[in-house]
Amino acid sequence: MYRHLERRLAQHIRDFLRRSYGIDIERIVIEQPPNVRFGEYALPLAFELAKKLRKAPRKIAEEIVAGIGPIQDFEKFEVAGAGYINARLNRAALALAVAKDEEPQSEVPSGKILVEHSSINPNKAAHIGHLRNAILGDTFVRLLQYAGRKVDVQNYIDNTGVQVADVVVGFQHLEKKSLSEIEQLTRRPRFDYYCWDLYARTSQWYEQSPENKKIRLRTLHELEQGGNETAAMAELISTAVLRRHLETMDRLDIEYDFLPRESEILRLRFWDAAFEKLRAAGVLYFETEGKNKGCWVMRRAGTSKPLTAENAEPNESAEKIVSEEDQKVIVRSNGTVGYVGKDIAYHMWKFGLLGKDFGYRKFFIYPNQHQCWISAEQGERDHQHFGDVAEIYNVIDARQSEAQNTVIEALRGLGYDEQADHYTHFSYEMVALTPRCAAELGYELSEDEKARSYIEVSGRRGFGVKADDLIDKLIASGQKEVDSRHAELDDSARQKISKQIAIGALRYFMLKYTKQSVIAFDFKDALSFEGETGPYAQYAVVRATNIFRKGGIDPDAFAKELGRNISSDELGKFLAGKGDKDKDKVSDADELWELWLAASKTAYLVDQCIATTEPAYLAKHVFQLSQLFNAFYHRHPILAEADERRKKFLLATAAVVRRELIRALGVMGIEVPPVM
RNA sequence: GGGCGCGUAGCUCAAACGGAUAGAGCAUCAGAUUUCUAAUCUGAGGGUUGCAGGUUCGAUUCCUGCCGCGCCUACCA
Repeated sequence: MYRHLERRLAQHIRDFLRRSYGIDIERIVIEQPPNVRFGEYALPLAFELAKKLRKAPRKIAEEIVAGIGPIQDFEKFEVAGAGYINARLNRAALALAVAKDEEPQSEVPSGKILVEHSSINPNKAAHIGHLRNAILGDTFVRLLQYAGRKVDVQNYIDNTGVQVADVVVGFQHLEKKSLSEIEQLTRRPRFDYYCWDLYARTSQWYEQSPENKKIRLRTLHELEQGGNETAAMAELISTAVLRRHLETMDRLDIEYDFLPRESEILRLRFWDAAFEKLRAAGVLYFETEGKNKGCWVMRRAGTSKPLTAENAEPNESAEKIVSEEDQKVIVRSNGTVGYVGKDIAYHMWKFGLLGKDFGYRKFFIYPNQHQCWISAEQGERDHQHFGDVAEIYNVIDARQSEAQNTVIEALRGLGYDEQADHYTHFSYEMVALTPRCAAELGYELSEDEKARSYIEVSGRRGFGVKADDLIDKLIASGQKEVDSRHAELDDSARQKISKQIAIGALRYFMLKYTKQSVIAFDFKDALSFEGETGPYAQYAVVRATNIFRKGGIDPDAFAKELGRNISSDELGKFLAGKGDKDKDKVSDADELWELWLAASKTAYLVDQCIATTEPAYLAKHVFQLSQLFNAFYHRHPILAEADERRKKFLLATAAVVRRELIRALGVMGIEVPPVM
């Protein structure tokens, strides 16, 4: 509702300005006052107009307030400070709409969105960095779906790179395993853990002698060639590890629709199709001199444009102007294509611009019967089709932003500006370990590393916290709490609750930091169930649920019927501020109003998260709402309330907050246990 | 060297578009429960927002310079 009223206000102001001043302002800035005493919306409009109209801001604000006229569901407008215009809502009207759960639909663009996230190399266990990626990505998918968008979820699998070759080398040369022995090992419960250690050991082994490094190169060639035992091993290992990753993510309720693999991008020759177009468009050109001699190169993204309509010298060509270090090699002098090239082709496919498609094969069925597909050279006849989308979001950490920008530049170079504009690199910072955490895990640190505030994880060193280990720890620690509080419940019920709490804690933890902040991981913070955590919010809901359970009332139905139980006038009285006296003090009614107002903001927050690709706003909102509720809960013993009318009002307050908390937590992928 | 980002309380982080008194959690200290279970609540202390300028009615936010830190900058993927 809050969002809807804000739009109504903006539209009205726009019309008013045009009518009264002949001024057109496309974007009316509307802020939220720091305190409900100032009203629900604040407009710094007069400051902006002061220059144009050559009048004092305060004077303009007074004029606007005097002339603006009534707006439905708004009570009044006031001038505050040096020229703010504060808008006050009709509290009862908003409360009634919130209680009835009326949220006017906004227009939803019809195009399909592709969100790609996770993309874990299938050569070792997933770690906490991958958890951040998957949780951000999955939450963003839920945000889009909540807003009514159609979304395909993809997880890109790089199954042909050196990392996979490294594990194959480990099995062949360090472990001396045969194909069938490896096949046995893949059936073990945590095969990805086995690979984690082996990958780290193999990386060390390379350092021991140049001979070993030669083996690595030879293996990589065999892998690229295909049709041999090495390639078969790689296929076996990467597929087994991939299955493990899907299981790990499924523990967090994260699912995928399609798994495109690099092996198919290679074998179906996506690059060949892309190459022709890139060359024809002049995006790609052949370098004949210098260190990149013999390569097909592109101008590096972010470097100043050498040739544009304005500055182009007619007789000069692009390659003369781009300096060596501004070149990005796309095709090596030996004719093989690098990773960025494959990515360009892949993204042309995403937008339906390549003229080629994957084969599709069924791969994994989730316990809820959701089908996950995988790419194949020769797919099944009946299959779902992916790609051809209107917008894409790639959840990839900030370290890859240059590569991402290069892909976008390539699309622009091909003339696909529309698509380039709808290509979003959903960039986030990495998860690193605090030195204390690294020491706890038994890693040897240099003096240099000990002094830092965080240390980057490294799969190559086997340095990091594995995703499943963290989830296990969280569940165990949740279980301890649940066992001590709910001895009356049976084992399976307690286990289920422990799991919900663990996932709530983990997902909230990964979402509460803003994207650009490096998470310095520490078990103490991650395992906390108190303060600004997921369980704190879950607990607020459980408390609300308990009230209704004890009272024998269905909370959602109760909220919807509020209008029949309490008149609008009465509701207004319960929510009315004290007016002019006690201006400095927040009244009891104001505090209740704050709760209702916060509860009305779910759709508003979802929009904001999508527009800024920042799920942390929703996490903050959930925490704030929980905090307000817990204070409310403590202050008002609802079931003991003697005044029947007031009791109904307080019950409705709890019901509405509970409903919105469950909703917002759901968007974050967090379930709420029945008891805690 | 170049590109991107960061620097806010003891620690970990907030502060959308420049706005009203820079806020939370943790930790520390002091309190609260015969009640809808305290995974909770109330309160206290803790800040020259890295430094110096500039733009503005107004700067944690924008611009410039400096200091410190991280990431990227491969014919690896």
